[in-house]
Amino acid sequence: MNSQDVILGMLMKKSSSGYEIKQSLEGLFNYFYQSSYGTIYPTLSRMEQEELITKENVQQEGKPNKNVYTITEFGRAKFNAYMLSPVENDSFKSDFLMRLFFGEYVGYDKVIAWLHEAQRAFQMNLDRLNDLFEHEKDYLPLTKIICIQIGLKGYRANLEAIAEGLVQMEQLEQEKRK
Amino acid sequence: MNSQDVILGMLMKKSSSGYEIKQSLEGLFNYFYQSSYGTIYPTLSRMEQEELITKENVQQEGKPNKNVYTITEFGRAKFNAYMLSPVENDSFKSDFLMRLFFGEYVGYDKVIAWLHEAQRAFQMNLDRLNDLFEHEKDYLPLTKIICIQIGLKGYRANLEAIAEGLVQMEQLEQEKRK
DNA sequence: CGTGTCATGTAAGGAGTTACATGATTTG
DNA sequence: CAAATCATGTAACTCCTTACATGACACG
Repeated sequence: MNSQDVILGMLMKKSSSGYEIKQSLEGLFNYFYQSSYGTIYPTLSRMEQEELITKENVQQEGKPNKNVYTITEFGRAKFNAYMLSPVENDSFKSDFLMRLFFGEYVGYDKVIAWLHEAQRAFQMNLDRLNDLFEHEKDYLPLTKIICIQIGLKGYRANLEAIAEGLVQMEQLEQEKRK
Repeated sequence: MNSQDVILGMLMKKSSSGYEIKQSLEGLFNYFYQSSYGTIYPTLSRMEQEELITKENVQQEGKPNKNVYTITEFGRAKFNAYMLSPVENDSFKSDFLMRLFFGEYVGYDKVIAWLHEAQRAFQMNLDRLNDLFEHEKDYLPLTKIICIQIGLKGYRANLEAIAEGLVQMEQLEQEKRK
Protein backbone atom coordinates (compact mmCIF):
# COMPACT_ATOMS: atom_id res chain seq x y z
CA MET A 1 0.00 0.00 0.00
CA ASN A 2 1.42 3.35 -1.02
CA SER A 3 0.04 6.83 -1.62
CA GLN A 4 -0.91 5.91 -5.18
CA ASP A 5 -3.12 3.01 -4.10
CA VAL A 6 -4.88 5.17 -1.54
CA ILE A 7 -5.48 8.02 -4.00
CA LEU A 8 -6.83 5.62 -6.61
CA GLY A 9 -9.21 4.20 -4.01
CA MET A 10 -10.48 7.64 -3.11
CA LEU A 11 -11.03 8.59 -6.74
CA MET A 12 -13.02 5.41 -7.44
CA LYS A 13 -16.16 7.03 -6.06
CA LYS A 14 -15.61 10.74 -6.68
CA SER A 15 -13.19 12.99 -8.57
CA SER A 16 -11.25 15.26 -6.24
CA SER A 17 -8.47 17.83 -6.00
CA GLY A 18 -5.26 17.32 -4.05
CA TYR A 19 -6.55 19.58 -1.33
CA GLU A 20 -9.79 17.60 -1.01
CA ILE A 21 -7.85 14.34 -0.91
CA LYS A 22 -5.76 15.67 1.95
CA GLN A 23 -8.92 16.65 3.82
CA SER A 24 -10.44 13.20 3.34
CA LEU A 25 -7.25 11.64 4.63
CA GLU A 26 -7.78 13.60 7.83
CA GLY A 27 -11.25 12.10 8.20
CA LEU A 28 -12.04 8.40 8.61
CA PHE A 29 -8.74 7.38 7.05
CA ASN A 30 -6.66 9.12 9.58
CA TYR A 31 -6.28 6.27 12.03
CA PHE A 32 -4.72 3.79 9.62
CA TYR A 33 -3.06 6.02 7.06
CA GLN A 34 -1.53 9.49 7.03
CA SER A 35 0.05 11.58 4.32
CA SER A 36 1.24 15.13 3.62
CA TYR A 37 0.93 17.59 0.72
CA GLY A 38 4.58 16.88 -0.06
CA THR A 39 3.49 13.37 -1.01
CA ILE A 40 0.06 14.04 -2.47
CA TYR A 41 0.82 16.70 -5.08
CA PRO A 42 3.89 15.03 -6.62
CA THR A 43 2.06 11.70 -6.64
CA LEU A 44 -0.93 13.21 -8.46
CA SER A 45 1.40 14.75 -11.09
CA ARG A 46 3.12 11.44 -11.66
CA MET A 47 -0.18 9.57 -11.83
CA GLU A 48 -1.48 12.00 -14.44
CA GLN A 49 1.63 11.44 -16.58
CA GLU A 50 1.14 7.70 -16.28
CA GLU A 51 -2.50 8.18 -17.36
CA LEU A 52 -3.95 6.65 -14.23
CA ILE A 53 -5.91 9.88 -13.76
CA THR A 54 -6.85 12.98 -15.78
CA LYS A 55 -6.69 16.60 -14.60
CA GLU A 56 -9.33 19.27 -15.08
CA ASN A 57 -8.93 22.86 -13.92
CA VAL A 58 -12.14 23.98 -12.25
CA GLN A 59 -12.98 27.61 -11.54
CA GLN A 60 -14.76 28.26 -8.29
CA GLU A 61 -16.73 31.24 -6.99
CA GLY A 62 -15.19 32.88 -3.97
CA LYS A 63 -12.32 30.39 -3.90
CA PRO A 64 -9.11 29.87 -5.88
CA ASN A 65 -9.20 27.50 -8.85
CA LYS A 66 -8.55 23.84 -8.19
CA ASN A 67 -7.26 20.86 -10.18
CA VAL A 68 -9.82 18.10 -10.07
CA TYR A 69 -8.50 14.63 -10.87
CA THR A 70 -10.60 11.81 -12.34
CA ILE A 71 -9.62 8.15 -12.44
CA THR A 72 -9.21 6.54 -15.89
CA GLU A 73 -10.05 2.99 -16.91
CA PHE A 74 -6.35 2.21 -16.63
CA GLY A 75 -6.41 3.70 -13.14
CA ARG A 76 -9.33 1.47 -12.16
CA ALA A 77 -7.45 -1.56 -13.43
CA LYS A 78 -4.41 -0.55 -11.36
CA PHE A 79 -6.59 -0.17 -8.30
CA ASN A 80 -8.14 -3.60 -8.82
CA ALA A 81 -4.67 -5.11 -9.19
CA TYR A 82 -3.71 -3.56 -5.85
CA MET A 83 -6.86 -4.94 -4.20
CA LEU A 84 -6.01 -8.45 -5.41
CA SER A 85 -2.33 -8.31 -4.40
CA PRO A 86 -1.13 -9.87 -1.11
CA VAL A 87 -1.99 -7.85 1.99
CA GLU A 88 1.05 -6.19 3.59
CA ASN A 89 1.74 -6.38 7.30
CA ASP A 90 0.56 -3.57 9.53
CA SER A 91 3.23 -1.20 10.77
CA PHE A 92 2.94 0.48 14.12
CA LYS A 93 5.42 2.82 15.75
CA SER A 94 4.78 4.36 19.11
CA ASP A 95 7.11 6.77 20.81
CA PHE A 96 4.72 6.80 23.77
CA LEU A 97 5.07 3.03 24.29
CA MET A 98 8.84 3.26 23.84
CA ARG A 99 9.04 5.83 26.63
CA LEU A 100 6.82 3.71 28.83
CA PHE A 101 8.99 0.69 28.07
CA PHE A 102 12.05 2.58 29.32
CA GLY A 103 10.05 4.30 32.05
CA GLU A 104 12.24 2.84 34.79
CA TYR A 105 14.97 5.34 33.85
CA VAL A 106 12.86 8.43 34.56
CA GLY A 107 10.83 9.58 37.55
CA TYR A 108 7.34 8.53 38.56
CA ASP A 109 5.96 12.00 37.68
CA LYS A 110 7.23 11.79 34.14
CA VAL A 111 5.59 8.41 33.55
CA ILE A 112 2.30 9.65 35.02
CA ALA A 113 2.48 12.70 32.76
CA TRP A 114 3.02 10.51 29.68
CA LEU A 115 0.08 8.33 30.62
CA HIS A 116 -2.19 11.36 31.06
CA GLU A 117 -0.98 12.83 27.78
CA ALA A 118 -1.66 9.56 25.95
CA GLN A 119 -5.05 9.32 27.62
CA ARG A 120 -6.00 12.76 26.29
CA ALA A 121 -4.71 11.93 22.82
CA PHE A 122 -6.52 8.58 22.59
CA GLN A 123 -9.72 10.10 23.97
CA MET A 124 -9.55 12.84 21.35
CA ASN A 125 -8.99 10.31 18.58
CA LEU A 126 -11.82 8.16 19.88
CA ASP A 127 -14.24 11.09 20.10
CA ARG A 128 -13.30 12.28 16.65
CA LEU A 129 -13.71 8.89 15.03
CA ASN A 130 -16.93 8.28 16.94
CA ASP A 131 -18.41 11.61 15.80
CA LEU A 132 -17.53 10.90 12.19
CA PHE A 133 -19.00 7.44 12.49
CA GLU A 134 -22.28 8.57 14.09
CA HIS A 135 -22.62 11.14 11.36
CA GLU A 136 -22.04 8.84 8.44
CA LYS A 137 -22.86 5.33 9.57
CA ASP A 138 -26.27 5.15 7.89
CA TYR A 139 -24.71 5.76 4.49
CA LEU A 140 -21.61 3.57 4.84
CA PRO A 141 -21.17 0.07 3.39
CA LEU A 142 -20.65 -2.71 5.94
CA THR A 143 -16.96 -3.04 5.10
CA LYS A 144 -16.32 0.57 6.10
CA ILE A 145 -18.40 0.11 9.25
CA ILE A 146 -16.33 -2.90 10.31
CA CYS A 147 -13.15 -0.98 9.57
CA ILE A 148 -14.24 1.86 11.85
CA GLN A 149 -15.46 -0.50 14.57
CA ILE A 150 -12.01 -2.05 14.69
CA GLY A 151 -10.59 1.42 15.22
CA LEU A 152 -13.12 2.37 17.89
CA LYS A 153 -12.60 -0.87 19.82
CA GLY A 154 -8.86 -0.41 19.61
CA TYR A 155 -8.96 3.10 21.01
CA ARG A 156 -11.31 2.06 23.83
CA ALA A 157 -9.02 -0.84 24.74
CA ASN A 158 -6.01 1.47 24.85
CA LEU A 159 -7.88 3.89 27.09
CA GLU A 160 -8.87 1.09 29.46
CA ALA A 161 -5.32 -0.21 29.65
CA ILE A 162 -3.95 3.28 30.29
CA ALA A 163 -6.52 3.92 33.04
CA GLU A 164 -5.57 0.63 34.68
CA GLY A 165 -1.93 1.53 34.30
CA LEU A 166 -2.47 4.82 36.09
CA VAL A 167 -4.14 2.99 38.99
CA GLN A 168 -1.26 0.51 39.19
CA MET A 169 1.29 3.33 39.17
CA GLU A 170 -0.51 5.12 41.99
CA GLN A 171 -0.75 1.94 44.06
CA LEU A 172 2.95 1.33 43.68
CA GLU A 173 3.74 4.88 44.72
CA GLN A 174 1.55 4.67 47.82
CA GLU A 175 3.21 1.43 48.88
CA LYS A 176 6.61 3.07 48.53
CA ARG A 177 5.57 5.94 50.78
CA LYS A 178 4.66 3.61 53.64
CA MET B 1 12.16 8.37 18.34
CA ASN B 2 14.67 6.88 15.95
CA SER B 3 16.89 3.82 15.88
CA GLN B 4 19.57 5.60 17.91
CA ASP B 5 17.20 6.34 20.79
CA VAL B 6 16.03 2.75 20.87
CA ILE B 7 19.54 1.32 20.77
CA LEU B 8 20.68 3.64 23.56
CA GLY B 9 17.71 2.50 25.64
CA MET B 10 18.60 -1.14 25.12
CA LEU B 11 22.25 -0.58 26.05
CA MET B 12 21.31 1.24 29.28
CA LYS B 13 20.88 -2.10 31.04
CA LYS B 14 23.22 -4.40 29.17
CA SER B 15 25.97 -4.18 26.55
CA SER B 16 25.05 -6.00 23.37
CA SER B 17 26.08 -6.78 19.81
CA GLY B 18 24.11 -5.72 16.75
CA TYR B 19 22.85 -9.24 16.33
CA GLU B 20 21.61 -9.38 19.92
CA ILE B 21 19.92 -5.99 19.52
CA LYS B 22 18.07 -7.25 16.49
CA GLN B 23 16.92 -10.29 18.43
CA SER B 24 15.66 -8.17 21.30
CA LEU B 25 13.76 -6.00 18.85
CA GLU B 26 11.92 -9.12 17.77
CA GLY B 27 10.84 -9.77 21.34
CA LEU B 28 8.68 -7.48 23.46
CA PHE B 29 9.58 -4.45 21.38
CA ASN B 30 8.19 -5.88 18.24
CA TYR B 31 4.67 -4.56 18.51
CA PHE B 32 5.57 -0.87 18.71
CA TYR B 33 8.91 -0.72 16.92
CA GLN B 34 10.62 -2.65 14.16
CA SER B 35 14.01 -2.39 12.51
CA SER B 36 16.34 -4.26 10.19
CA TYR B 37 20.08 -5.04 10.09
CA GLY B 38 20.41 -2.46 7.35
CA THR B 39 19.53 0.14 9.97
CA ILE B 40 21.13 -1.37 13.06
CA TYR B 41 24.72 -1.94 11.89
CA PRO B 42 25.26 1.45 10.23
CA THR B 43 23.63 3.17 13.23
CA LEU B 44 25.97 1.38 15.64
CA SER B 45 29.01 2.42 13.56
CA ARG B 46 27.90 6.03 13.53
CA MET B 47 27.15 5.98 17.26
CA GLU B 48 30.61 4.61 17.98
CA GLN B 49 32.19 7.43 15.97
CA GLU B 50 30.12 9.95 17.87
CA GLU B 51 31.30 8.34 21.11
CA LEU B 52 27.82 7.49 22.32
CA ILE B 53 28.99 3.87 22.62
CA THR B 54 32.26 1.91 22.62
CA LYS B 55 33.00 -1.28 20.71
CA GLU B 56 34.72 -4.39 22.05
CA ASN B 57 35.44 -7.46 19.97
CA VAL B 58 34.54 -10.55 21.95
CA GLN B 59 35.70 -14.05 21.03
CA GLN B 60 33.21 -16.80 21.59
CA GLU B 61 33.56 -20.56 21.83
CA GLY B 62 31.78 -22.43 19.09
CA LYS B 63 30.45 -19.21 17.57
CA PRO B 64 31.90 -16.42 15.42
CA ASN B 65 33.31 -13.34 17.13
CA LYS B 66 30.95 -10.52 17.94
CA ASN B 67 31.22 -6.76 18.46
CA VAL B 68 29.76 -5.88 21.83
CA TYR B 69 28.78 -2.23 22.27
CA THR B 70 28.68 -0.45 25.62
CA ILE B 71 27.00 2.89 26.30
CA THR B 72 29.23 5.79 27.39
CA GLU B 73 28.40 8.57 29.84
CA PHE B 74 27.78 10.80 26.83
CA GLY B 75 25.44 8.15 25.47
CA ARG B 76 23.51 8.04 28.74
CA ALA B 77 23.14 11.81 28.63
CA LYS B 78 21.83 11.59 25.05
CA PHE B 79 19.33 8.96 26.12
CA ASN B 80 18.14 11.08 29.03
CA ALA B 81 17.71 14.04 26.68
CA TYR B 82 15.55 11.87 24.45
CA MET B 83 13.44 10.73 27.40
CA LEU B 84 12.79 14.36 28.40
CA SER B 85 11.99 15.56 24.85
CA PRO B 86 8.36 15.92 23.70
CA VAL B 87 6.63 12.64 22.91
CA GLU B 88 6.03 12.12 19.19
CA ASN B 89 2.67 11.01 17.81
CA ASP B 90 2.09 7.33 17.19
CA SER B 91 2.14 6.25 13.58
CA PHE B 92 -0.01 3.40 12.40
CA LYS B 93 -0.32 2.12 8.86
CA SER B 94 -2.57 -0.77 8.01
CA ASP B 95 -2.92 -2.22 4.56
CA PHE B 96 -5.51 -4.62 5.96
CA LEU B 97 -7.77 -1.77 7.14
CA MET B 98 -7.25 0.07 3.85
CA ARG B 99 -8.48 -2.99 1.94
CA LEU B 100 -11.43 -3.32 4.27
CA PHE B 101 -12.21 0.37 3.85
CA PHE B 102 -12.40 -0.13 0.09
CA GLY B 103 -14.00 -3.56 0.47
CA GLU B 104 -17.12 -2.52 -1.46
CA TYR B 105 -15.08 -2.74 -4.69
CA VAL B 106 -14.25 -6.43 -4.31
CA GLY B 107 -16.33 -9.54 -3.73
CA TYR B 108 -17.71 -10.85 -0.45
CA ASP B 109 -15.28 -13.80 -0.49
CA LYS B 110 -12.25 -11.56 -0.71
CA VAL B 111 -13.36 -9.51 2.30
CA ILE B 112 -14.03 -12.65 4.32
CA ALA B 113 -10.61 -13.98 3.39
CA TRP B 114 -8.93 -10.74 4.54
CA LEU B 115 -10.79 -10.87 7.84
CA HIS B 116 -9.72 -14.48 8.44
CA GLU B 117 -6.15 -13.68 7.51
CA ALA B 118 -6.10 -10.70 9.90
CA GLN B 119 -7.65 -12.85 12.60
CA ARG B 120 -4.86 -15.38 12.28
CA ALA B 121 -2.21 -12.67 12.29
CA PHE B 122 -3.59 -10.85 15.33
CA GLN B 123 -4.06 -14.13 17.20
CA MET B 124 -0.44 -15.05 16.48
CA ASN B 125 0.78 -11.67 17.68
CA LEU B 126 -1.37 -11.91 20.79
CA ASP B 127 -0.15 -15.42 21.62
CA ARG B 128 3.44 -14.41 21.08
CA LEU B 129 3.23 -11.31 23.24
CA ASN B 130 1.28 -13.20 25.88
CA ASP B 131 3.87 -15.99 26.05
CA LEU B 132 6.71 -13.50 26.38
CA PHE B 133 4.79 -11.67 29.07
CA GLU B 134 3.94 -14.77 31.10
CA HIS B 135 7.58 -15.78 30.95
CA GLU B 136 9.02 -12.48 32.08
CA LYS B 137 6.34 -10.63 34.01
CA ASP B 138 7.72 -11.42 37.46
CA TYR B 139 11.01 -9.72 36.62
CA LEU B 140 9.67 -6.70 34.75
CA PRO B 141 9.25 -3.17 36.16
CA LEU B 142 5.68 -1.86 36.29
CA THR B 143 6.24 0.52 33.38
CA LYS B 144 7.11 -2.38 31.06
CA ILE B 145 4.13 -4.36 32.36
CA ILE B 146 1.75 -1.50 31.57
CA CYS B 147 3.32 -1.16 28.16
CA ILE B 148 2.67 -4.81 27.39
CA GLN B 149 -0.83 -4.74 28.84
CA ILE B 150 -1.70 -1.94 26.43
CA GLY B 151 -0.51 -4.16 23.60
CA LEU B 152 -2.39 -7.22 24.81
CA LYS B 153 -5.67 -5.31 25.30
CA GLY B 154 -5.26 -3.78 21.87
CA TYR B 155 -4.80 -7.14 20.15
CA ARG B 156 -7.78 -8.62 22.02
CA ALA B 157 -9.97 -5.69 21.03
CA ASN B 158 -8.96 -6.08 17.39
CA LEU B 159 -9.77 -9.78 17.51
CA GLU B 160 -13.20 -9.10 19.02
CA ALA B 161 -13.99 -6.49 16.40
CA ILE B 162 -12.90 -8.78 13.57
CA ALA B 163 -14.99 -11.66 14.95
CA GLU B 164 -18.02 -9.35 15.13
CA GLY B 165 -17.26 -8.13 11.63
CA LEU B 166 -17.27 -11.68 10.32
CA VAL B 167 -20.67 -12.30 11.89
CA GLN B 168 -22.04 -9.08 10.38
CA MET B 169 -20.69 -10.02 6.96
CA GLU B 170 -22.31 -13.44 7.13
CA GLN B 171 -25.65 -12.00 8.21
CA LEU B 172 -25.61 -9.56 5.32
CA GLU B 173 -24.85 -12.35 2.89
CA GLN B 174 -27.68 -14.54 4.20
CA GLU B 175 -30.16 -11.67 3.88
CA LYS B 176 -29.09 -11.15 0.29
CA ARG B 177 -29.74 -14.80 -0.55
CA LYS B 178 -33.36 -14.63 0.58
C1' DC C 1 29.04 -31.90 3.14
C1' DG C 2 24.76 -29.40 3.20
C1' DT C 3 21.75 -26.84 6.10
C1' DG C 4 20.97 -23.80 9.91
C1' DT C 5 22.41 -20.45 13.08
C1' DC C 6 25.49 -16.87 14.36
C1' DA C 7 27.47 -12.71 12.85
C1' DT C 8 28.59 -8.31 10.25
C1' DG C 9 28.35 -5.33 6.92
C1' DT C 10 27.34 -2.35 2.24
C1' DA C 11 24.90 -0.13 -1.59
C1' DA C 12 21.11 1.24 -4.03
C1' DG C 13 16.84 2.72 -3.88
C1' DG C 14 12.09 3.92 -2.09
C1' DA C 15 8.89 6.50 0.29
C1' DG C 16 8.09 9.65 2.79
C1' DT C 17 8.46 14.35 5.83
C1' DT C 18 9.61 19.17 6.68
C1' DA C 19 10.33 23.49 5.34
C1' DC C 20 9.99 26.70 2.01
C1' DA C 21 7.48 29.46 -1.44
C1' DT C 22 3.45 31.51 -3.42
C1' DG C 23 -0.94 33.48 -3.97
C1' DA C 24 -6.20 34.05 -4.17
C1' DT C 25 -10.19 35.04 -1.48
C1' DT C 26 -13.27 35.58 2.66
C1' DT C 27 -14.46 37.20 6.99
C1' DG C 28 -14.30 39.94 10.97
C1' DC D 1 -6.24 45.28 6.77
C1' DA D 2 -5.08 41.12 9.36
C1' DA D 3 -5.98 36.45 9.93
C1' DA D 4 -7.97 32.27 8.34
C1' DT D 5 -9.01 29.23 4.75
C1' DC D 6 -8.43 27.51 0.19
C1' DA D 7 -5.13 25.90 -3.01
C1' DT D 8 -0.73 24.19 -5.30
C1' DG D 9 3.67 23.11 -5.61
C1' DT D 10 9.15 22.22 -4.96
C1' DA D 11 13.59 20.91 -2.88
C1' DA D 12 16.35 19.14 0.44
C1' DC D 13 16.73 15.81 3.43
C1' DT D 14 15.90 11.74 6.55
C1' DC D 15 15.24 7.40 7.52
C1' DC D 16 14.64 3.01 6.53
C1' DT D 17 14.14 -1.33 3.62
C1' DT D 18 15.74 -4.72 0.38
C1' DA D 19 19.00 -7.12 -1.68
C1' DC D 20 23.47 -8.33 -1.95
C1' DA D 21 27.83 -10.10 -0.07
C1' DT D 22 30.59 -12.70 3.10
C1' DG D 23 32.08 -16.01 6.30
C1' DA D 24 32.66 -18.85 10.77
C1' DC D 25 31.04 -22.73 13.06
C1' DA D 26 27.86 -26.74 14.51
C1' DC D 27 25.13 -30.57 13.75
C1' DG D 28 23.38 -34.48 11.58
